[in-house]
Amino acid sequence: MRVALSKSENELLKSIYRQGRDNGRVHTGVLADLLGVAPGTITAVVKRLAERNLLDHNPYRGVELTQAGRRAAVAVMRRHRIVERFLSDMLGYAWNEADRLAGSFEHHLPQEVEDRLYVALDRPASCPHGFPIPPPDVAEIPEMPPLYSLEPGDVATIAVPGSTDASVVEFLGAMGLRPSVRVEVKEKHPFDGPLVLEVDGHMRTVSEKVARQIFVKTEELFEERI
Amino acid sequence: MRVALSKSENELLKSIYRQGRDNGRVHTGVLADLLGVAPGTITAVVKRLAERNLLDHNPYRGVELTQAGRRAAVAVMRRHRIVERFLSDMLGYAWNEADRLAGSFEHHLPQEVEDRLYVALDRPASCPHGFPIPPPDVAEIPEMPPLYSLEPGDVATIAVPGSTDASVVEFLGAMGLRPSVRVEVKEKHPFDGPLVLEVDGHMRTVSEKVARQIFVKTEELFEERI
DNA sequence: ATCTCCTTTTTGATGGCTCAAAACCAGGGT
DNA sequence: ACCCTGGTTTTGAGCCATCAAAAAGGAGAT
Ligand SMILES: [Mn+2]
Ligand SMILES: [Mn+2]
Ligand SMILES: [Mn+2]
Ligand SMILES: [Mn+2]
Repeated sequence: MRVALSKSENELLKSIYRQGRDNGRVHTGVLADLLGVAPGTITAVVKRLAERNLLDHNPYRGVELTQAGRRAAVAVMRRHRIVERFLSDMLGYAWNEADRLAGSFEHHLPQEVEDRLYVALDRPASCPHGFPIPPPDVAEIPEMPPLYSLEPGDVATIAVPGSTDASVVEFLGAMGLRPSVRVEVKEKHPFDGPLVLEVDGHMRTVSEKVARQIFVKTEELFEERI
Repeated sequence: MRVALSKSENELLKSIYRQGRDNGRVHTGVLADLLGVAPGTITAVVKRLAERNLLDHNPYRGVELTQAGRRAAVAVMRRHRIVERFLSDMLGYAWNEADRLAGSFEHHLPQEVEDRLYVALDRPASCPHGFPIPPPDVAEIPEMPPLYSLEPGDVATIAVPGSTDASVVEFLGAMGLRPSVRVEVKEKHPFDGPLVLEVDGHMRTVSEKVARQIFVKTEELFEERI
């Protein structure tokens, strides 16, 4: 990995990593949709990344990150989350704005500065959304299951989606579903019904749709990081 | 000025601004040397900037910034100095490292973040080197004469060069010539001889060569900013 | 008025980023 | 087995950044 990866290469790695966690193989089409660019653009970037052995490209049937590719992708996510933390902790941005603003300039931050920033921020364990900041040089980030996958009795810590519009933010705020908040599942209604949660001493009901877009750190995972 | 200027365009504007303060017209050759690129590269960038009416290009005889060009150049310098302040105040970098590290990622910082950073840094009046941070949208920065232009009896505030190697930093430190330090010129030896200064209660002698690379904010300029 | 030399611009390449449209192919349907 | 079709890759194009080398121009010297 001689010369630094470009912005598009970084963003593509990130998307493939996220998309490929369960699937394994990821199709270029979904990446084009995800990143909002033309299909041919993805193919071009994929070729460069394959050249660098960060992924395997099976023409017409998808791509898959190599070990080195996963490491690079996780490094991008780490950097993104550190920059978000900077934006929220030092500049006072709300968590829904941090993601948007980190987006572009994170890719031009020298590694050296990233490292100092991490220390200056007091080695934060998670980004403003509640997602973990991985250690440097690892190839995996612990899986965060959706809130909806929990069962009654389960206790977990909330992580909310990165870029969200104001109305969603307001709704989540009203429910007390802020990053890093502890929740306990009280009831789960059948047939994709809503979830009843205890949040901060209050009983809250959230639809299946919402509960699929919120992610959680379960007790076991929580213990692991102590 | 629809779309944002690129890194090379920004750096070129900055160089032309500095070079053209007295000269007026700046030759592409000196810009090529200054930025360490091939002459043809400058011509290419110059053409784009001329297209945007940020400068006038007189083929074969030089370029000159327009009013809009000077405003853009000063904006670049403002941003650079704010980022330097961030690196020194928030991340603890020494002033000779701040310039180097600001260099690349400053050009990708969203305006919005620059503004917040400025506020978070408590609206600093100068960069870590002692150069003033201009207000937004002005087309000029007050001229900082070299220390060597002062006469015995003059009092001024020091600004030190941005990127300097460790030995120079060490020497200046030993002389007490740190950014924002007050000095009084005691003697000026004839025939380009050295300068004798009072710095922090100590008498210091600096060569003409050094005194030409250090810049000062004189009393009048100092009063202006109060 | 010419010539010569040094500087500047132009040209031709390469590589990144991106798009629209054309060519291509894998897998499902017939 | 064959064909369709929709997704994928290629192609052709434009913009930015940059270089080396060729062409062009300015300005002083003859
Ligand atoms: Mn990004
Ligand atoms: Mn985040
Ligand atoms: Mn710069
Ligand atoms: Mn500075």
